[in-house]
Amino acid sequence: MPELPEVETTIRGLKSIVGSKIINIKINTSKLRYFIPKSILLINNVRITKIKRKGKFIIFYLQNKHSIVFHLGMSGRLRLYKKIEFKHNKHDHFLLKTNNGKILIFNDPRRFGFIDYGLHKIIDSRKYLISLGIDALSTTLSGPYLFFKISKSIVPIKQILLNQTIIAGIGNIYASEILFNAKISPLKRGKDLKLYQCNMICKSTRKILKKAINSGGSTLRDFVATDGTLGNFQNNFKVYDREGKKVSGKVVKKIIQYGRSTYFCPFIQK
DNA sequence: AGTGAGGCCTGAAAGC
DNA sequence: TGCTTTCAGGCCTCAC
Repeated sequence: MPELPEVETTIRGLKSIVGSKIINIKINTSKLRYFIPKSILLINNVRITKIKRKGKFIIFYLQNKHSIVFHLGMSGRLRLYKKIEFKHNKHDHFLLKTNNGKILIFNDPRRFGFIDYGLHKIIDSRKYLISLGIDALSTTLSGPYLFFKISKSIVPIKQILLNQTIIAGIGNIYASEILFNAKISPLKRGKDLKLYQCNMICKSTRKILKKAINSGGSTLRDFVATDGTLGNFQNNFKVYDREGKKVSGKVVKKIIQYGRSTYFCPFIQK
């Protein structure tokens, strides 16, 4: 589910707890993708100073010099309830109460997501964060950067876009949509791309992701914002999940690359 | 070092 | 209808 636009939508929905204090934490399932550090239960009356996104990671910065990290995996979501409206659901693995009457829930049926906790400097040095490439929405993402990074790679560009150590935030859906927008074949190897094509990819990345954020993300199976509202961007997909349908009068094709589905239009994308 | 397959999980949808 | 199979938006580990 959650790629950059869905994570960004989630973050924006968490504004109301920035500045509030965490007064209680409960773990229902300690083993997600990894075990949740037990020390997180020691948090008591600690203020959340800011909430940020890095690639697909959500980071809570706390006043006690610690951070909480959420990764939503494939099926994870963060929901924010008013205390009086909260009722427990299946797969609610983690619960966080704030002093302004909110309850934050981490719900994840497949448990591919994870939650981490530790001192800022420990978290900042986690491999999953330090290995991240330039954020897909960063103004420093540029054609020359991408060109330099992939100029020797035999990996097809679709797979390169999924590599979080090169560009952080793109997932399987938006990779297809971005390449369609850039009119570049997902099969094209990194080393065969010209600089101008890398420029196009970066431009399309910004365009598609921003548009998706403005639509509240995409809801395929189960993405919802923190307040439960659905995303809309799936209605704007040009190729994703549209095998056999037409885009600009040409048929969309589905192929499997590295075990993941890729959608594209061979007539438009070269 | 770079590449590509396999595996972690559950649930919805498709197939029989 | 109900059981079985397939597939899913992520990413790490391991063999080559």
